[in-house]
Amino acid sequence: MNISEFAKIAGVSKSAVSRYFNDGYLSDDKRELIEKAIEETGYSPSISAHSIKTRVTKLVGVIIPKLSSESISRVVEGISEVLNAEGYELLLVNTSNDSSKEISSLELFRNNRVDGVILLATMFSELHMSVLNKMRVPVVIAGQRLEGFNCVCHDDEGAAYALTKLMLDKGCRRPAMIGVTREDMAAGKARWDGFCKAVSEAGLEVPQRFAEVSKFDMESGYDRAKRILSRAKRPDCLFCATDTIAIGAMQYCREAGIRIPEDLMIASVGDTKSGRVAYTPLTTAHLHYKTEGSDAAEMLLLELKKHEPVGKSLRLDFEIIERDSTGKCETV
Amino acid sequence: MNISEFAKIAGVSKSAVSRYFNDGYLSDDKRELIEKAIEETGYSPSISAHSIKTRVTKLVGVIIPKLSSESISRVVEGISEVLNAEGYELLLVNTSNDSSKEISSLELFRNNRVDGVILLATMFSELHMSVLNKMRVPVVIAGQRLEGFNCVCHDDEGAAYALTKLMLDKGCRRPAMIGVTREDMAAGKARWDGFCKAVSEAGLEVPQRFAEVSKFDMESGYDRAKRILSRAKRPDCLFCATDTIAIGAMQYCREAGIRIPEDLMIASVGDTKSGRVAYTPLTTAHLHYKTEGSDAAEMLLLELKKHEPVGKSLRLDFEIIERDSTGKCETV
DNA sequence: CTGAAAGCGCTAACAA
DNA sequence: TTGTTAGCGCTTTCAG
Repeated sequence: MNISEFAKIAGVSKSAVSRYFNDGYLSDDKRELIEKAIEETGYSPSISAHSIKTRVTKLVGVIIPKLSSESISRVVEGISEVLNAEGYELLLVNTSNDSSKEISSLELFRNNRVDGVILLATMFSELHMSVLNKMRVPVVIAGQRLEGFNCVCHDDEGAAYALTKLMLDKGCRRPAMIGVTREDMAAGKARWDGFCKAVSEAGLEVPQRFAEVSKFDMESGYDRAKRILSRAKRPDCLFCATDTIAIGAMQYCREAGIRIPEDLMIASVGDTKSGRVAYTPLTTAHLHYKTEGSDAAEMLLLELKKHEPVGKSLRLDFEIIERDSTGKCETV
Repeated sequence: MNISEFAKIAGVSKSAVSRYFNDGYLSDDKRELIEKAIEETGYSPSISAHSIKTRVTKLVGVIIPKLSSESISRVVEGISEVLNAEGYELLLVNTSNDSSKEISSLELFRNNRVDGVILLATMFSELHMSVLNKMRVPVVIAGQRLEGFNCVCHDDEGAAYALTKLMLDKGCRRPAMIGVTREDMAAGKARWDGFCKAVSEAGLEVPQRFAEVSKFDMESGYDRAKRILSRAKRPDCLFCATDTIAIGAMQYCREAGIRIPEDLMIASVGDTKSGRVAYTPLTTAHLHYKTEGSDAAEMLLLELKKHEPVGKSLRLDFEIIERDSTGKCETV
């Protein structure tokens, strides 16, 4: 059923119907007539036809690297809550960590598919920059900082610093770290930087073999922990870039008979459910993922409404949560 | 830029451009001309305008009860993989367990917003049925069985039965269960049924106080476990409807000094990450969530292509995974 | 194989 | 306030 047909049924003109669904420049009688006809027919206007005229789709593209991640789910949850409240729907693209799909989605979104984009990126290449600069719809970047773009991110360096310092303050003297690739500026570089800062402030150094680069999964965490911990001279504390990596490392420790926190303290960033219920509950930095999502959405909304670039960068706080993996009381 | 403008730049007619992006009834020279012009201008046709004529949106609505759930993420991942490969995008709606939002999303999708819908439902009301019957686009229901609709679900009863039987076969004689509301036919009713079947086959009975209904979160699992376990006469095994509930229950046991599996065996359904790395690794039934998603997507694709209702119901298998929470060897 | 022209369902001047 | 009308960007006959 289209608007003409429906207008006929309702006994009003097309324009009246259009006005009913839009500005509402309408007398009460017509309004009633239309409402009654909607009840009967279940008519609802075609969004495509609407978009073609008004150029708004009421769709926001959300690009994520993967779905089955506690943190990412929370971010999307935050986005969805804010955007839905304003009548926007989410066009969700899961790139499965495939950078080229990230690019192609951005290109797809560039023109007319969506009103705006929220990009949960991991790494930025030249290509990213070039595509991002060509976008004709507003974009907000979440989880990473990128000069010149709207973004909301976490204090990754601060969290890593605080966690490392916490262990050093408890008397640890042989710190080790399992991080992720520095190409990821947030979970990678910033967390390495925070760790290094705490270590050098304590007047310590980290031997090459105490610094491993891992992937984002448990298995990789297990493997890197094995490399670091199976040698003669072991570290006395281990900072991991993510909870998942730390859980993998703890699995190794359990098998190898390394006691946590007695033989080795462990801390990491993320505050995931697994970390809370793990064999040894994990000391971690809680990042406000849901807030990341809702803030990003609000930023986008601002651009969408005011039509003036916001161009600001938001940095979210973190909270250190001490659990058994770093010892409950001051040791040594 | 629109098609006319672009056609002029390319030096061909509108129709040629249209054909290029569609059937491709086109000579090679024109094709080349158009390709070159695309390179230069980055032109891509408006999807809205396309939809208005062809009535296809290349969008599939995916309705989920919540996002931050390991199982649901995996389902959506499966959906996304299959659908993206066929050029469809996901319009994701998170209802936050709000049944009315489920209904309103279905209504939104009913007419023209999407080409098809995948519904990850939890409970079905009269209203659901009425809206579902009015849908004009194909619908697939995932995770639940609903007579007369395409669905793909799990063998919830079988999994619950197998898990319970496993514990009883190991000598347990006082079984207890923490389930969820029976209004949820899959995670609720079916799992209760499976549990009861195993229990009665063993010639046992379950006292009222050994059967608790919980919500879907850890806290609730903790609380229900406390109710069951803090009395004098305790059960010797506990079946939980979900891993999350079981984890909550294990937390209580840990605090209360109840040893698992020595004092109490625990098993549950889901095979989540937390269960694998928990204080006591959890015996569980692995459900093929990702397959659920991809199968649902393939079912939808079939309807979308053939335009003939599939109307079948798929039931997925499960796998029992024995871990420490039920003892590694045969006890008693 | 090609282009002109008539719509798809809707919105927004415009004149009433 | 209202209805008429000319498009929005695209597809798809139809006649060449």
